[in-house]
Amino acid sequence: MANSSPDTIDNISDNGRLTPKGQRTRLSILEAALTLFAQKGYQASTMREIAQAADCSLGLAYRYFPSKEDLVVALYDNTCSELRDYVAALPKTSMATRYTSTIRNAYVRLGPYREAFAAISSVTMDPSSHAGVLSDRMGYLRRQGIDVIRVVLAEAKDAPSAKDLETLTLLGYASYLLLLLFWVQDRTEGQRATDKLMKFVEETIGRLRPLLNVPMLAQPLTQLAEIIRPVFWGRDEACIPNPSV
Amino acid sequence: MANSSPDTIDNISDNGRLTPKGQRTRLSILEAALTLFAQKGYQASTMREIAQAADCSLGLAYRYFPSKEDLVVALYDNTCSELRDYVAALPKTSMATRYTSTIRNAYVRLGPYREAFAAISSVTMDPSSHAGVLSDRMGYLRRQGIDVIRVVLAEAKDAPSAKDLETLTLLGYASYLLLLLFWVQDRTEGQRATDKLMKFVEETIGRLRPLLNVPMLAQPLTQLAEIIRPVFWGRDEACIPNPSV
DNA sequence: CCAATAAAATGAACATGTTCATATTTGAAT
DNA sequence: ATTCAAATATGAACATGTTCATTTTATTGG
Repeated sequence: MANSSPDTIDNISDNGRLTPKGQRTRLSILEAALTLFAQKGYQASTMREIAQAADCSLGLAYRYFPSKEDLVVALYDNTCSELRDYVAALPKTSMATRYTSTIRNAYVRLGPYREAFAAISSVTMDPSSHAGVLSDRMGYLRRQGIDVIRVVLAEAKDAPSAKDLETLTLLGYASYLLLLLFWVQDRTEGQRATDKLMKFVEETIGRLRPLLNVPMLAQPLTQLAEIIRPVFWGRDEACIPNPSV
Repeated sequence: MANSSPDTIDNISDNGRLTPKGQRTRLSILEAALTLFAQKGYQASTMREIAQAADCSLGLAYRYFPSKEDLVVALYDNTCSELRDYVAALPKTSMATRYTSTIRNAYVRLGPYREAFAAISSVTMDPSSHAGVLSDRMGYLRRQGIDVIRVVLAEAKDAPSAKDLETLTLLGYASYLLLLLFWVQDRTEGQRATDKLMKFVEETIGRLRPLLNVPMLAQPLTQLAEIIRPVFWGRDEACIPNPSV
């Protein structure tokens, strides 16, 4: 009874106390789930099917993924990590180009799971779900995503001042979420509307960049960022990871 | 067995073949549900509880509301109708004031059911769900919402030209959805962030309105509207109710 | 090698959204 | 009033996410 180790696995930190065998099993369940999600959508895929496809029992699936939603969280998590690597190798061109390239890359990676992702974008948008993008539990994912955007902007050849950087990073992250939402909703052939939108965004950022020095434009941006910031960060979390900047 | 009438009620059109008694029952179920949602949230309220509170059987609840989600769709529907009335009586002030007043009014109406609304905002964002805002089945709700926004803008004392009106209507409706999304996600005390955002929006619209005549601002807006329009309308639906324009 | 302890794995049981065959009530026509 | 069809109402049964007591397998200390 007196057990020092938890009886449920915290899937947030994969590193945890997972035997190699355990990790293998966990992965096979995740892969089975993503395949099924891509094939028949999130709702239509039952946990029993997933377990069967992963060749394990129903209960075991729940050992590694405390809920169905957590499978989605894992997909999110993977994509985030991959994006970080992509961004690290990104040429130091303009903010506009770096930003849109990064998002386009996310589209490509998530492409095969677009339908699955669409099916779960619902979960992602549910604030009462512990898997919602803005939920406390997903703080680490937000932080990761925001960090990616910050690097995208900070390493550009036309990077803004340190002060503007934090403003643009938050707005850039919010826009990133919205662009994902748009992509998911875009039922035009080959998501052509999203393509056009990305071109528009790239052009617009390029045009607006020089105007950042005009206070009449820069100030409202800062203001907007400060308004939406508390919604992205719980009150206990630091707004800026590096207070030194 | 050979039954010419459908065996499920299309809750979309309340008017339908519903006896006065049926309408009363439907209403009592809806009221019980909304009360429970407001009291203990959407998830925590079971259909059995709702039926019990409405003093009817479980099966009957499903006769009038094919799914739990449809209870919230009904809430959304009601709010839309009420908004239309509200807008009809709105003083002919500026676009900025009329627009933000309308949305603030929606917040007030939905306030008691914020959590319930949050719980289905997910569904609302799910393109694979037949209850998604952008799904074909909800076309009538989109049209209704867009019509409301059009009236808000068209009846303002600083109403734009007919051509700009369609652009601004679509952008205004899209923004309306986003502002609802923000409100739902806003966990600050009393949704203070949303309050601030609305002030910001009102001010910004007011500032930008005179610049509508500057092509360099107006043209990108039109461009943006045309990019997102196909995502809001299925290919079979008319983009503009009045093709004469 | 053997116990003992922890990890991995199982499947039955439960809660709740949903469906359906059936029963009851209502209303109108004869 | 009787009858019949349609509307209204019922609750048992089903599907699926989730939990849990239990069993099996792996690992470690002696």
